Amino acid sequence: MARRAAPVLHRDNPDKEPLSGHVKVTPEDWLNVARDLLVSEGVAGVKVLAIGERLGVSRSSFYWYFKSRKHLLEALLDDWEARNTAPILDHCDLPAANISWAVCNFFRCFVDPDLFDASLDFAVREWSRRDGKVRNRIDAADAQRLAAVTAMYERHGYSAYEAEARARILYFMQCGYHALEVREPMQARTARLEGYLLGFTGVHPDPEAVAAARAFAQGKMPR
Amino acid sequence: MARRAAPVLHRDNPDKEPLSGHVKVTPEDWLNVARDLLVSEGVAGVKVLAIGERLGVSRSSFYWYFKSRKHLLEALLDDWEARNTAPILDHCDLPAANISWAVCNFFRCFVDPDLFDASLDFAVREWSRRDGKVRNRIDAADAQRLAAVTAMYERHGYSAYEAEARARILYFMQCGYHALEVREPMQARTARLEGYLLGFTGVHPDPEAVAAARAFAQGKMPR
DNA sequence: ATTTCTCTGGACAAGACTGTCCAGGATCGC
DNA sequence: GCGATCCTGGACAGTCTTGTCCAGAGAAAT
Repeated sequence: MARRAAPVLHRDNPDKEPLSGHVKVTPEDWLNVARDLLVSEGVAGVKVLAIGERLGVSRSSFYWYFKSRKHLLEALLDDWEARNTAPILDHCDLPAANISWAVCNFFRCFVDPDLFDASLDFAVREWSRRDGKVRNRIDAADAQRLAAVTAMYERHGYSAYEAEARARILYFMQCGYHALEVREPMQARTARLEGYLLGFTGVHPDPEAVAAARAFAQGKMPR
Repeated sequence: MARRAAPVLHRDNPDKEPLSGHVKVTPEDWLNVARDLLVSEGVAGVKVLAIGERLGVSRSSFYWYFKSRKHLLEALLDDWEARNTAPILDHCDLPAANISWAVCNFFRCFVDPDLFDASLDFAVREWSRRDGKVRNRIDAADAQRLAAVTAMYERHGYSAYEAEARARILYFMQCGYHALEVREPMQARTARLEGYLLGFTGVHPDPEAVAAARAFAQGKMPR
């Protein structure tokens, strides 16, 4: 009896469009729902049955696309890394007239959900507490991001020592904000940036920081 | 057949010493191990069987002390609230010569695990993402803590607006630090405080901030 | 010593989840 | 059309979990 080949992660023809006119799912469908569940329920909530139900598909169909739940989780981790690493590094490298605008650039990542999925980031962070491999990967990501912010401060004239301290304040504060899942309207959030910039640039009142923060809060983007 | 009364949360004589010379557990034992598991494994890891095994006791014994797993979780939440709320508020209210020392006082909570159990705090925070009731309680705790830090800045001469901004920077940064579970020796941690204080007080170099941070890093306590 | 109360262990039922096996419908290449 | 291949549904086994029931050991009360 000719049995099928061992299940693979992706179909043999991944570039092909989904087969027309019939209810079928793709590995991406499984992955997307899995990501949703990871964010909303935690890694323990990423259950094969739950995903299948939401897709309207039998549970056993899953094992055609993924070898096991463990392989799905690995794919999920790769997916996260591909999404949430680059945007922060890119925005730190953006040219800016002064440090206040540079900080605004950094903030922009965390304000725009298309640029950086904070919920996903924290779901992975939570997951990392229970899995050493995940922990290592997110540690590497944090190190990269901190290095990028530090370099940003250094480009604007801060010493290595002070650049690192301010980078940590900035990045940790932003992570803390998301860790606490502060619930406030976007307007309140951007309005607070002025205060933050004052806190960061320190010399109060700093006309440059005030101008940058007010403009940013009104939707103007740097440069 | 005379059956026992319905299981209660605590024994009828809670003030009495544990029965001598015999292996018995107390509700506190169950609670302590449950707290450990909450921190290390997350709320999903708080399993009756796992706790019982670590106590060297049968699983069914649990149901003598607690009505159900749900009741254990409620007790766990009360326990957290009793531990981690007061210390921060107290340390924010401590008298300090200047704002730098006041910030040092605040940092002291987060440096000393006896004063504030950050791991427990974040375990509860993670738990709150999946449970609305937990979420409400931790939101209230965050609001109280932020208000205390804000009041601290105001007592040292900052305007209400700037006090709130700096309080948020300070508290969020600290939470972010713990959310990322930065792994570094205590020495490196306190040594960085100087940089942080510079960042917070802003006017650089600020002799007061430098003096406070250096003294604090060397183990000297405020006042 | 006897009774009563407190607490534990073992057996049981029920439900949730993972992973396997296989029949067979749907679709594609020819 | 027709065979080969892709994909799904249903049944099954095995494991882990919570919660119940009850016999009975051990300490305390009398």
